[in-house]
Amino acid sequence: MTEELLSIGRFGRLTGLTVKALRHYDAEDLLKPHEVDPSTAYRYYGVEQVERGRLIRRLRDLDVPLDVLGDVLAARDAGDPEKAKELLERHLGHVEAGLWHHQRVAHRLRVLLSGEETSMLEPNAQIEQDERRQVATDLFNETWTMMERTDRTPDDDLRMLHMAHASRFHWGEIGTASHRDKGEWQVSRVYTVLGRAEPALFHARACLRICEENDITDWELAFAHEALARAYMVAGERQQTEVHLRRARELGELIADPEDKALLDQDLATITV
Amino acid sequence: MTEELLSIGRFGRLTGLTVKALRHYDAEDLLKPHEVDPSTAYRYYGVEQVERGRLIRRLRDLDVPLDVLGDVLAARDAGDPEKAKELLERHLGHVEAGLWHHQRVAHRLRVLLSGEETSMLEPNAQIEQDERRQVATDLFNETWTMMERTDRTPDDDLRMLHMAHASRFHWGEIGTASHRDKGEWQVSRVYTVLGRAEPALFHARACLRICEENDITDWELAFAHEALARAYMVAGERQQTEVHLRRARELGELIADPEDKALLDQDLATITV
DNA sequence: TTGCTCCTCACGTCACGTGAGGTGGC
DNA sequence: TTGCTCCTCACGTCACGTGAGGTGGC
Repeated sequence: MTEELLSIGRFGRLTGLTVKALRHYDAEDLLKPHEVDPSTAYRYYGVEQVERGRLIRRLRDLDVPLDVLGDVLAARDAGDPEKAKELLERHLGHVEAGLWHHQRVAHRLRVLLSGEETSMLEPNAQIEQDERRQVATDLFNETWTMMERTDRTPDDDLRMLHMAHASRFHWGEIGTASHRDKGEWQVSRVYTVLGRAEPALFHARACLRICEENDITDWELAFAHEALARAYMVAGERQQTEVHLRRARELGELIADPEDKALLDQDLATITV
Repeated sequence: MTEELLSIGRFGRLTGLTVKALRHYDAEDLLKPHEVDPSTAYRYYGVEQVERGRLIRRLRDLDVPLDVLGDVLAARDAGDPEKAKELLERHLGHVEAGLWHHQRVAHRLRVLLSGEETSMLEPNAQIEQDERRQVATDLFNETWTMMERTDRTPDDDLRMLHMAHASRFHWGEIGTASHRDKGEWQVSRVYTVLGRAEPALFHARACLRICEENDITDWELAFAHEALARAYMVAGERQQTEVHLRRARELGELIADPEDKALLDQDLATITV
């Protein structure tokens, strides 16, 4: 068949993979050399393996984990590109979850550093807080953490759902209209993540109503429309999705704080009509 | 002073930290228990330590690594909140780099899955490619990888800079106007990352010129204005930043592909006037 | 007395990178 | 003959989680 054999170094240069990585893939049975010299243990690769090596590199550049990558290659070898696509789509889901997470963290860090909350960095600033507020906040954050996970079981889904409602409840007991608004928004978001259009819409509407009844405007109002757009997206109602997406964008233009605007934009960017 | 002591479990519940985490922080000298029973080795925490525990939890929720967290707490204890802020600002830089990275990866995955390039997942589809094109692409991707790193030395910066130019050069030799456009765009972006307004502006303008001369519109034109806005931001020219930001947004509305639009939105969201 | 809490190791995670110490090939 | 390439271990990474095996406290 092929007779030209490549040393590991040359093969690495041709594929863009490091020697260490190639040895690792050999050990993991992802990409075995065509031949191994029994006396020197030198690895030799065939030129026809370059294609596979480059594909591995491209997929690794896309942060595809090695086990998934192995499955993708196996599906490809078995002549089943649909299976391969499906695996990569699932991977995309993980990447998007990471994206969300980073967006949230970056936003909270910017808010923290913008000054209003820096007091917590000063010694002895934080005394005992209202316990209930703490509970509501903890549940809110924990709900977000769960939303970012991609390995939830049905039980986890159920727990997350109740947790979001619980956070909203506790905020309702002690918080302001703004807190209730944020709570409804999160509850709606949870339902969109779970693919349940009806309750997602219900709470998005509740979110909007709270804004209207309390003269809440600025970014909170924009996010109410974002929630509606997202809920309609899940419901498959393109027209309404576009209506609220547009409304959210318009309101976005009026947002005073650029950080808040950036967060809205990033969220809106994940809504596809 | 304080006499009420808390077991590790109670302390964990009050702070939202797990028992395992608390033992880890003890070992790492981040948060030592107030007292350890010498006979049972049971850890006991003081109520006044709850505040510190909660602060640690909040910062961990923001993905602050333990070593940085230790430095932040030390700065706080030393009554130097400015130092603490500075450390967190540096951390924000890392988070933003991760954010960029995920955005790119998600976008490339979506493009891959949208169908046009899925052929690579089919067996034997990819034959030997044009070597030069490969080089240009590799350099382009490698430049992005370097931009995402936050631990670059001055030598790395220099290498990254030349690499971006080299990618642009090779694409100029073989690619289309669209390739040259993307090349100029990346070169401009590199200069903004390095904080060098003059060349950033130069190449952003080159980017726009290439679009105009070749009747390139849609998302590529929008990105040319994004580059200009970013370059003006680095130059500190608010007026011009806003002008091109607005122009990029207008053009964004006309983008056909929602994926491209989302990528633009995410990029624009990181430009602050 | 029964659980429940707490303890200390030891190992696993993910994809390699970094040596150390040694040998083959042009 | 000199570098350069290649080899195989062994260890480190990051922040804990997961047992195993055992003991203290209400």
